[in-house]
Amino acid sequence: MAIEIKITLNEGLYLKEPQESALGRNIIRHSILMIDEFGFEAFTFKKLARVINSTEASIYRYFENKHLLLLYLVNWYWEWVHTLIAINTMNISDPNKRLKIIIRSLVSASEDNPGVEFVNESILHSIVISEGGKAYHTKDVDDENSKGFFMSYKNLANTVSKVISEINPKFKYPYALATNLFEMTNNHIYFAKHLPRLTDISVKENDLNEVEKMLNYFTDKLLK
Amino acid sequence: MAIEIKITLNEGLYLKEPQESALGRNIIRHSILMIDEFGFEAFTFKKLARVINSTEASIYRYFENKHLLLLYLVNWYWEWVHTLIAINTMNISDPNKRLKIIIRSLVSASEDNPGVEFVNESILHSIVISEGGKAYHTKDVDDENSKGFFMSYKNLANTVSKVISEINPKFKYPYALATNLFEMTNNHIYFAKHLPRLTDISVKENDLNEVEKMLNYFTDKLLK
DNA sequence: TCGAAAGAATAGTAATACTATCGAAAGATA
DNA sequence: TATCTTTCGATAGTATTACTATTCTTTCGA
Repeated sequence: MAIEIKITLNEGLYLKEPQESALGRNIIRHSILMIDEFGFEAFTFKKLARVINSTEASIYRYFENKHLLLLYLVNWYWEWVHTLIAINTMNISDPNKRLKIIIRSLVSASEDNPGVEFVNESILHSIVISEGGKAYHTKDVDDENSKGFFMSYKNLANTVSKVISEINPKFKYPYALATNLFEMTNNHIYFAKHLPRLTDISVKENDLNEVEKMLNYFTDKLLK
Repeated sequence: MAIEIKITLNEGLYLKEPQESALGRNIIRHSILMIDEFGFEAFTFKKLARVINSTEASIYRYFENKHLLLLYLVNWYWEWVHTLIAINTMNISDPNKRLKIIIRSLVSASEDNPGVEFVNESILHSIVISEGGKAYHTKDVDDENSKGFFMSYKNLANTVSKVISEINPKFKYPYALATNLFEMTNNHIYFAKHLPRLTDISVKENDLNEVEKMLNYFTDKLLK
């Protein structure tokens, strides 16, 4: 039984649905690879066009600018994690177990999970770790927020906060704990790799076990 | 008794010490105001030059590029917070009390505290909240880290982690908790303002009391 | 087979992120 | 007082970025 994943994103993020054409899928596939390789600031539509044997103008038919493309990718990521969490917690009634599965999904969603052919989820996670914050740290946050460009992230926060409240209905900060789990996951993977003195954990050869343990330790203590 | 604060920063961050000339201080003063007003991406040396009645080339004599200027400002901020914490916890032996003072300093360092004439610490905090992450989310992290460009932040993390370990020597994640306090502070101030569904607290008229309460609640639970 | 849409090719523009050179002025030194 | 040096303003120039616009060919669906 193969599970088909179809990701649906806010229509304002793109000018033309990239999933529905070979060029569009190529834009997604290679923008992920290139942003990961060169970083978001060095990434340009012109360079991407060269790599996929197309033109700058053609890419502009799909995305208004590179910021919206990043937003598209980041939303994709959170939407995908949300879908996986939904699948993996489907038949589990114990909220404690569900939160553990959520944490595992946040840390290593890309391992052994069904994905989409033209998206390398593991590299996409790298991008979200390194560049994700730039998606919402912009002068246009309020405007973009009103258009629903952060919905995927907010929906996931909502889902996770409900599980938290189920575990401990008296806990006063379910949303803060949820978003903190997201931010902490990605921050500490980044710290372990680049700024190890900012964390206590280490990540050897992409073994994210220590991150997962730390997040479980934090939530257990907080929700007791 | 007036307290004189002198901030010393890594020399690699600038080409010429900006604190020592009127032009240099003008660059600092107005870059803070302009980055806050227009955001980091829209901020350019050309625009800054126009505002301070100088030239692009003159600004380039002080800073290699705008990224290093941001790094300078962010380091300044953490160095300044560190100094305040050192002053305010000086005669306090109880580590629990010291951590509370640290949290208060993180949340509202700029209130009622001595500062530097040409730096608006409150606006500088705004910049660190909105743009701070961009300082270390760059393709050159490793290189910049090796030059000590993140020292101010790491030193503060070190100081705070020691207080945490003093409170509970068995707590396994003192560094992670320290950095988490920093990140959480700034994230949730930002969320409350721009993405309220990502947090449980609210910030009315710059009253950051709820942020402080939340951070105290989290640390208390974690260190018990 | 006709029409519409997709996209390749090309051109062009304003702004950005610099680099380089020159000369005036101001401050320190002898 | 002469001079030496550092500072900085003025000006110019370049490669790249972030777009926009137009035209022409191909393809695909009705």
